[in-house]
Amino acid sequence: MTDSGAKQLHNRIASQIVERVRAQRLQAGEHLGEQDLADAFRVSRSPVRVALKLLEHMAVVQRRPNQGFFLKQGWEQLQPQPVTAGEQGEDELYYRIAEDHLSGALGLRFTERELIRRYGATRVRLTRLLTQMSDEGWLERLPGHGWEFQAVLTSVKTYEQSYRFRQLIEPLALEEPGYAIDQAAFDQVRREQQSMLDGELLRLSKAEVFRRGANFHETIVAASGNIFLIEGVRRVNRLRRLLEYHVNRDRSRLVNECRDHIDILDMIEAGDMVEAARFLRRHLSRASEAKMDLIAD
Amino acid sequence: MTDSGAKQLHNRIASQIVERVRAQRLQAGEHLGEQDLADAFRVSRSPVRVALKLLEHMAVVQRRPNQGFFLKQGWEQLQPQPVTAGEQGEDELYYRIAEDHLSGALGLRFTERELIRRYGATRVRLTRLLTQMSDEGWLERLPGHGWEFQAVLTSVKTYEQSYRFRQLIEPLALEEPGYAIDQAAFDQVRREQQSMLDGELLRLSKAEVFRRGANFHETIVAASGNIFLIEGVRRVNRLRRLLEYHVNRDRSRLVNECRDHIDILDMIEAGDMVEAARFLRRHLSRASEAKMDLIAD
DNA sequence: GGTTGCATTTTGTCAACACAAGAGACAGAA
DNA sequence: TTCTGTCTCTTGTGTTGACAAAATGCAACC
Repeated sequence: MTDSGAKQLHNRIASQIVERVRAQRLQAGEHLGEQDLADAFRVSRSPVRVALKLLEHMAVVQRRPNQGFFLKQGWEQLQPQPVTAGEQGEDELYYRIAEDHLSGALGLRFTERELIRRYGATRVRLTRLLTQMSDEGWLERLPGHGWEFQAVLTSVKTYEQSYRFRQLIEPLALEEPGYAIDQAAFDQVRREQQSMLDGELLRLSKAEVFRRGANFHETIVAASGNIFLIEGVRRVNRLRRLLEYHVNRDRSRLVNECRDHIDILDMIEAGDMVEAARFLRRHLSRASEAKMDLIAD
Repeated sequence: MTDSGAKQLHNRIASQIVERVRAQRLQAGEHLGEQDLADAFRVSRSPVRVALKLLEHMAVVQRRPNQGFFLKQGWEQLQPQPVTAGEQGEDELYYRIAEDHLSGALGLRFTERELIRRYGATRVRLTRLLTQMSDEGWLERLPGHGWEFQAVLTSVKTYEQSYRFRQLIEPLALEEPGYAIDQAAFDQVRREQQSMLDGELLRLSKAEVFRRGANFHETIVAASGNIFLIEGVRRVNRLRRLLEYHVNRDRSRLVNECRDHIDILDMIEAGDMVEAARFLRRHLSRASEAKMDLIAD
């Protein structure tokens, strides 16, 4: 199965090159060294070379014989690239399987063969996905043949617990000694939240709204520097994304959440961690109650 | 590659049958229904049947034509089975790879092919292991070919963070509302710890000592009922097992740890959760300091 | 009716091969 | 030198067929 594009390595690299040019604010005419790029993206020169040829075709770079590629357009003329980089490693099929389980289309037990037939996926890809899912705890390999969904995804209890967990963990992260802000990341998060307040909220897809919310929480926890705290929050969010996929949230409530988020950013950047932690606790508990109402329907 | 035994499904089932007979205290002469067992172990009748034939060979059960298998020995005459059940799903190769990385035998970057050649492992098995490892965060798939170890396993920082994480999480778990003891599990843990105090400590393998320690912590957290807390602790312990594999601990210190553990069990069972949480914090902080000294060498 | 005994179907793993594509080596131009 | 251009070697994935073993269906028996 030849993938449409996003999954081809050189396509991803091409996007990354553009992104890099923008990040480094490179002017038209500057030289793009193959080995430089290869090192930056941790690949060999081969895929970089293909990517550059691609960009030449798009008139972004120009080739000079025996001198390599040079920027034809300055960084300001380049389109920001869609977030393929963040999406990287996430498989669409992952969500499709979860979806089909939640909607009842996929029974409690199933065999790999069944999935291969149903989704037309290949064995290796499935093996990877399934082990990942079982590692995340919502799928289990049976001793003999087949797999079985755990009750995790469907039970309200899990949902409550996920909020409880965040309520315990996240404020603690804020109060960790050595808490150090990554200003660039914080600025990015602030922009994302503010733009939603400014009306973009209604235009964005459910998935994007969720991503931004999760990103906020992951970023403020990440500043604690403790990899286990970060991983814990990430893990919960991945599961939460599946759980909330079917819940249609009241968008006006979301406005309040965004305000909370920005307030919390303010407190953290002002260095008032105790207050930020307290506020975060309240924020999470309010959010939790709101969601429980929705699920109770 | 025909495995020696532990990995064959029917062998595992045979062990599980014995375990079940002991757990249910079945007398000699009792009937063992195939479907019953199959349901209990979530497999079909086929492997159960093979397992029973195996047990017949070992004179544990007796077959009566057209009536199935009957216990020949009462539960008290049966040997407790080695913990193949707990070991289930863990791959020896997993630890071997970690070991080889820590000892420097395996470079920072490597290809799957390299591992196949080096360990004589099969592709599927490796794929599963590698995705698991990358899920656990200490290995990363490169965009092109190959894999790369993260700095997680080697850095002292990770080690500190793992203790910090436990110090935050575990006491909180004890104070969760709805904390409910699984008495059987607690009794088991208590036996494990007490027997080490009674001198068994010197005879046990490093791996078993670690397992018991980890089991203690996971069990008391498990009683909180929150799956995210439990998973968090489990995850840290898996990593910690790798990190501590190379540290030779002072066994006399371990005696103190065992005493602490038993004290904590006492407090919890007495319902004094606040005191238990406080003591647990101190316990973890002491243990952390002790280990840091060792690593500093 | 429910269970065993047996036969049949299905599944998952492994080995082998083909192929696209990434990694690495080397000569030659700047 | 240092980097490009080109070439070869290696890697990873997809596919197929074989085989052991797990799942399943059915007749026979208690």
